[in-house]
Amino acid sequence: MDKKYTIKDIAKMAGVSKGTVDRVLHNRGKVSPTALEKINEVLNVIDYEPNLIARNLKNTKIYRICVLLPDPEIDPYWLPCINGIQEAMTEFKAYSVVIETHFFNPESTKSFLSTNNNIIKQSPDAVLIAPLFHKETLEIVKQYDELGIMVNTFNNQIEAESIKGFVGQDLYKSGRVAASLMNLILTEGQIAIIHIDESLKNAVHMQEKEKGFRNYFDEKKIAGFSLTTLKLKHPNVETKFSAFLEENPNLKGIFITTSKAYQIASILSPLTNKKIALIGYDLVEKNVNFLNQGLVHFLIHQNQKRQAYLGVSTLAEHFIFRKDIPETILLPIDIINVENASFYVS
Amino acid sequence: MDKKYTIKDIAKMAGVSKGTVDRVLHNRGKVSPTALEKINEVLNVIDYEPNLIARNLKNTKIYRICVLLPDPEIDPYWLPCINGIQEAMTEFKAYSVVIETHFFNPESTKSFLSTNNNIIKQSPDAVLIAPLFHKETLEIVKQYDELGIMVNTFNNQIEAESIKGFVGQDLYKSGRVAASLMNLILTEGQIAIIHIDESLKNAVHMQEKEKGFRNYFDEKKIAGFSLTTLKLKHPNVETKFSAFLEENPNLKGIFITTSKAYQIASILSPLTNKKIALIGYDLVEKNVNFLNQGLVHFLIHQNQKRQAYLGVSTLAEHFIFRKDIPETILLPIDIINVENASFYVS
DNA sequence: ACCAAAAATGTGCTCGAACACACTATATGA
DNA sequence: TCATATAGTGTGTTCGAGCACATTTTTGGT
Repeated sequence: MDKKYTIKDIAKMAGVSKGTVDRVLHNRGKVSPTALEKINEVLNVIDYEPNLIARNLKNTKIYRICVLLPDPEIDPYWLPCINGIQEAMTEFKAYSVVIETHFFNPESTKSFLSTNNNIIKQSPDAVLIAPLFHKETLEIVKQYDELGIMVNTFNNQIEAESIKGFVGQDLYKSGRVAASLMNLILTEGQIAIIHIDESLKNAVHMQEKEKGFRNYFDEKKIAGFSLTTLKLKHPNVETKFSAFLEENPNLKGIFITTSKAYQIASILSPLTNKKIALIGYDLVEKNVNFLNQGLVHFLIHQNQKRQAYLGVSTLAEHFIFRKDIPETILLPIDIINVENASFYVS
Repeated sequence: MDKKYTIKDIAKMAGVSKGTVDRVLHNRGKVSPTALEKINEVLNVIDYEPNLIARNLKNTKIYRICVLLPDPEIDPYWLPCINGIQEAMTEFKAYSVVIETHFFNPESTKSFLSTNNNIIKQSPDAVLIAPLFHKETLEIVKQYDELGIMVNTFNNQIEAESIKGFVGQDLYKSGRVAASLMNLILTEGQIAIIHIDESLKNAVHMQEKEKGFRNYFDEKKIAGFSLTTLKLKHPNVETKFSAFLEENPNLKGIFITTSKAYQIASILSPLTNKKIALIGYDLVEKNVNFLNQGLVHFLIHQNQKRQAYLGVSTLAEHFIFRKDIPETILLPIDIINVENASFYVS
């Protein structure tokens, strides 16, 4: 009995017109108690689900969703997001949803703010932002809120009242996953946690990963490990890291909290006498190359493509199908080694 | 310029009526060369995409998709499939697509065939089958072909002309993934490859995994490993495995090619003096329990939920949106340990 | 009891594709 | 030359929700 009931069916059953049924369904008022009761009686018996196709056919409003994304030309980490957004675009192009991507320079808060101003000029119905800069994000989120523009975030979690949803990963747990893998490769020795980031913009991001990583070893109470944290900034990565290597000749493992593992791997590459376990993040091309060469042992996949896809698709489905936007979507922490990498590169 | 053109727009531009445009778009004939040319001229200039919503609104045909699934009560391996199918059902209920699931006893070819007959009686437009039995599958696929019913498969790959699509995993590669993980836990020693399966129904399935597993060690040319294959059948699993353990006191690792790793784990559980690396398949509850206890080291996720979801959704989208059904969809081989398991259990 | 205002209800059109059907031209044969 | 095919066109209806607007009924005040 999964017959599809229409408003007309309900009207006939309740002995009223479809207009009245419509008013009841949408609480538009102007309905007598008698009619209300009759219609409710019918609604209680049958299981009415409005036909979403018909609803959207009439809808002439075009929903505009803007995505605020760091320029993938500057940081290729964001490249897969383009594919995810593209996928959402083709999926929703049948409906009246327009998705626009705006790039900003991930090293410049100014660029972040000015690109946001451009977006506001487009007066979108919703935005999906990669909130790299904490303070600035709070500012613009406030602005969007005042303009009644819905805000969804991904990649970074930022606490703000008016942010409707977040798509990302549990970074603390992903640090633990990295640690568990490291603990599998090594049974003891010195491990370095390296943060490589040109501008230290997403410091919280990396700290969460470090916390999780350290917590794993603390919890296990394994004696033989010692953990050291190292922060490297462009353009001193190579010199500082080489110095660190000399000072710590017994280094056994490295955990890189950003997608820049390839920078470390390329320095270690010529040092064939050293055997250092390397665990990093993200399937950017250079990382995968070193994974295939055996220099990088594991990569943790942050699934940016799907993050971006879900970020916009939840918004689109909110407008089209009136679905709720999930407050938090935590994607799985995919463990990648040389054997299964090919299935994840998009 | 992403203006949405309608048939009416085209008609106006070509100076004909929408009926004529419609005949051109659908090659229904009865169009003069003059009109054809005028319309084609317009079609070449603009980028017409029919509005899928409007198209589906009119479509009164109800598409029926039947899923042939092993009874999850008999083998809980299939339980997540129900969720995947459910997900597809809610996604497509707005459109006129009906999805029905039919269970068969995975230990009985008779049940497989008779359930198929029940499905044929429903005269569906397409079926998604888990083709556990090779010979029988070929038979019924032929039957479906003659009846013009589209066939999609998942879980097992079976070669047949008239099978439209397959969703699954590269089992050979998944064996390699398991081996790479085993090679990380162990540096040498004896490893057992165990096939546990009540009826040996999906022998090919397990052999592919074994091949990949062995190939990894062969390729690496690591001297210190010796691999043994063991086939266990209900109800002799415990006795035969215990005997095997006694005969092979130096066993260091076990790779279980089915979702029954928990059976081995529960036997090893009381033997606290033994330290054996365990790698198995699938996040069934009992496996995850042993993963959390530390007795199972890795599980490989076969993602049945998504397999089933994609199996039906590609069919549904074929009918609704006229999308092509991908010949093969290979899902990623997810590596699961105790740290990231919680993100995968559905 | 009557009228105006307000409340309640019903009707009809729209969205775009698809297709049935009605209609107009042109051609063919008697 | 007229009737009748037939090729070529255009018109109109349908799908279901949503909403504007027309219409009917009720209410309240004189």
